[in-house]
Amino acid sequence: MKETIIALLDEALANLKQQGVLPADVAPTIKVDPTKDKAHGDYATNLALMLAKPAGKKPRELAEALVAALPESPAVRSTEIAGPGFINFFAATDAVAQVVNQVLDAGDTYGRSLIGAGQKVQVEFVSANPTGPLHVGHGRGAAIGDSICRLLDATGFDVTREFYYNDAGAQISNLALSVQARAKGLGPDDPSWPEDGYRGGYIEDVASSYLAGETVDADDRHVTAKADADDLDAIRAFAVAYLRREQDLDLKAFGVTFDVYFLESSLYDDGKVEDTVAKLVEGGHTYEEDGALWLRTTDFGDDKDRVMRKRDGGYTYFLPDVAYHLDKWQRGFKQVINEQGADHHSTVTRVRAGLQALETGIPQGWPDYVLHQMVLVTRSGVEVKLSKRAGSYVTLRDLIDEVGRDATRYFLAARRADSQLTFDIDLARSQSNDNPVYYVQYAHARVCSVLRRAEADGKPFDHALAMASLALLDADQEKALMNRLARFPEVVEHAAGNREPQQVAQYLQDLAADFHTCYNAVKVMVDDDAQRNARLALGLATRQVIRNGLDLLGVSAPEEM
RNA sequence: GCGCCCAUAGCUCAAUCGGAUAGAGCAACGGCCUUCUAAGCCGUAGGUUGCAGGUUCGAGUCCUGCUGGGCGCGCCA
Repeated sequence: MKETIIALLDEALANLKQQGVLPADVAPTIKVDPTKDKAHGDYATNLALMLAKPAGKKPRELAEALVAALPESPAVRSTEIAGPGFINFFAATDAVAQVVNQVLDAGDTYGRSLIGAGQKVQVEFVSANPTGPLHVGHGRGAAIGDSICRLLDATGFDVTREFYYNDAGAQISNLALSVQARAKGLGPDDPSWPEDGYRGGYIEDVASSYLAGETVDADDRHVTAKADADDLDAIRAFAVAYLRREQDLDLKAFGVTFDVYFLESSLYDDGKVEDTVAKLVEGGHTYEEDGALWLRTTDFGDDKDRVMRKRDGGYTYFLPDVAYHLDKWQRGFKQVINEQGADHHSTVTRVRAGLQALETGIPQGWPDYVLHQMVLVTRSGVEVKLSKRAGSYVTLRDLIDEVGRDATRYFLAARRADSQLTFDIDLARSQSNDNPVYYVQYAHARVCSVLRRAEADGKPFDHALAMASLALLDADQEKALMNRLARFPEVVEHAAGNREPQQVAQYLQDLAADFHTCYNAVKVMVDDDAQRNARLALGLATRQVIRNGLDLLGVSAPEEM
């Protein structure tokens, strides 16, 4: 429908240019939007407003000329000029109703597009180090990152999901020491407990599992415990695998998977860290001071220079980060999106500066970042900090166990990443109309229920009759619902382009509202076969779009509540 | 002090590339179940979009300056 109107306007423009009303060199991008107010018709364009200046005409005058130059079309019932010079389009009912046909025809692919043209894009998210269970912040990253991947996939990109972690640094040594201490029967309050050791109760689980000689299978590694409390290397390897497996289980319970697990240690093993240092030194962007090697990141927009190699000869985390991103670039990812917590935002400038200093033709703003703000969890209006198992924070597992996967994902993905999020456990687990995820799921279940009724009444859906009867869908509520269905592909495209999954959630709320309104206003199971089947078709189309939309958020679409 | 992010109804949040009278849900009030799931619908009320300027046909949206909040400012990650 929208495309039809754009095409009509395009012709009108050409006509006016030919008549000399418009200069031949104007080539505006024609913007047609669904209206917010149905008094303004179904679609509207601001074209006359945009062209008023180059044409040297008053907007309303130009709008009249445009309307006069508009070719006839069966899809458009009428047009009007309104406000400062908007042109409103009232669509013919059967033209609007064609969307039902389109949705049913496309099925699971309705809303998908080929905009990405198969371009490779990599999304790095979660990237938690294996030193403990995933917490709510990781959950937000997982929900947003995974949904972005689904959106990119739906818009035709070739998506690689990547998880980066450190399995060899100081944090991991600390982990190994903590497990070892537990294996030797020490507790966090013992005087000989390692300084800055991990105090959480899960360390004890790792230790007992190690001592029992268990085997753990994570997605990317398999280790059998040596059960020797003196072998720190064996403990380290086991602990990393153990916690990786825990994280995998958390992510699996959350419906999130990865294609690549990338180890920071591999950057050292493959000489990529050294290569990066060499390149930076060669480029003349480094200097030595106080026994350390510095990168002049201030040449590339950073507010102070950064140490690359410490006085003790080790590298700061910043260097492998640069090496890692160089590796991403060399793997051919022209588009990379890093989803991280905003508490790490200082790395953005730093990593980009490091990449610029390499002078390998990496664009200035590469890679993209999506940073999510902190998550505060409340129960009964009070902030929740303690967890039985971890002793220090709310784990993702706790949350999924308590409120369920669907509500957890929905809550974490339904708000803009850059707004601070309060996760209200009471609200998320309430099985009531307070809870937005149920509102959407209920709409889906309701359609299913009507279809079950149709079957039970011996009046199953007749596709051919329905398609021939779509013009009967002429109630205001039905038109509103169909116009909403027609917007879905655009919503997906926009949400993908802006990396904003919450737009899908918002759309689903609106769609569900339109459906519920329709459901209450228009009875589906009427005696008239044509009428009934047209309405069943609209229900089926709605169900399909809800399903497709929820899938983009990783939320299930239940057949009954 | 410096940098990044945020500020929209009592509460939680939307608002497509800058478009018309800023929208939902919750909470409040009044209606709707002998009819397909009332986890629903209809209606009422609720706003100087933090403040002050600027840009233009038009600003919640862009620019400048304030105020308030979050995060960061390590030879930690």
